[in-house]
Amino acid sequence: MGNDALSDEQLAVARSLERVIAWLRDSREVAGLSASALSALSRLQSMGSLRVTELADREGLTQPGMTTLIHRLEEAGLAVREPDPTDGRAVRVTVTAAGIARVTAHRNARAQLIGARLTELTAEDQNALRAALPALDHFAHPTPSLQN
Amino acid sequence: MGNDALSDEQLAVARSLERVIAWLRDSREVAGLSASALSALSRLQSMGSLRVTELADREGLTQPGMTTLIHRLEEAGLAVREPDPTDGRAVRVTVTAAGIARVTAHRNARAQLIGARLTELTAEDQNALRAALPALDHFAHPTPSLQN
DNA sequence: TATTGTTATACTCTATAACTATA
DNA sequence: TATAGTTATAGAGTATAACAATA
Repeated sequence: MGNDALSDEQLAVARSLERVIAWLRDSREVAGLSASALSALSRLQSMGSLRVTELADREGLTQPGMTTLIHRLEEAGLAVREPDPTDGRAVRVTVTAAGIARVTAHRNARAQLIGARLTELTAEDQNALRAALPALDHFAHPTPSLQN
Repeated sequence: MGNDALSDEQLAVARSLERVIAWLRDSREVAGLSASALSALSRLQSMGSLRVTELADREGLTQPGMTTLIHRLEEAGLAVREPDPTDGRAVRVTVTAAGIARVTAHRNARAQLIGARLTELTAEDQNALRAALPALDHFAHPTPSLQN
């Protein structure tokens, strides 16, 4: 609780990350996928089919919110809903081939954007960035034990 | 154009940044400021008062979109509108003391969040991250010549 | 009765189109 | 007529509350 003092380093890292985010925000719609659609499709791709509630929990959406998102994905042909054979109440959601293609396109578009910037960096800065990737990854994976 | 091949490094950097963004997204509402409100207020703070169109252009919003955003900021007491003395059609927007305080609170809240993660890093990773800040900053400032 | 999912409804954010007032 | 800004309206995205179907 009482940890109020902020070091210059903390502020510098915070500012840097904020700026990078603001920049990447402009490339959000590169492949016509909203942030939540991209995230949900990516998860379905890596984890296979999931039930609506499972997906909602992992994506940090409510059940109705996820129902709506899935509806949009279905309309766009990026995901499909199927009844769960083991539980008459449940619905399993699966990403389609078109969905996988879209996610891949989006990732590549962003990587292109980032790649273009990378080539502008000095070799020294490129090395520094590479060396910092584990540190950056730590921000996304709070505690090194739990993942999903 | 033909630059289609993506190196492993580009993909790794892209993935890392995506993950950090997803993580920071959860801290968006820390001080009750939307991303665009935070951005607009920050700009007003650093550049002084601006006209609606200037602010809209710089923030990448349409004029009506900016009018609406300013209206919300005004209702919250974070910004004020005043007629431009030199042009009867124009309106100048200025951030209030409360607005500056809110932006500061938001920044500090995020820095706290980031600071907490920083303390979990090894000294080695902390050094690596510090060394990579110039490289990260480059992503936000495309060409080292133009800024705003 | 508890769980799974949907529908109904509302709120935030932002866009396009149409309008008003000043230059 | 051109420019600055607003109002009117619509759509995306997501929430809470109320409901239906199955366990």
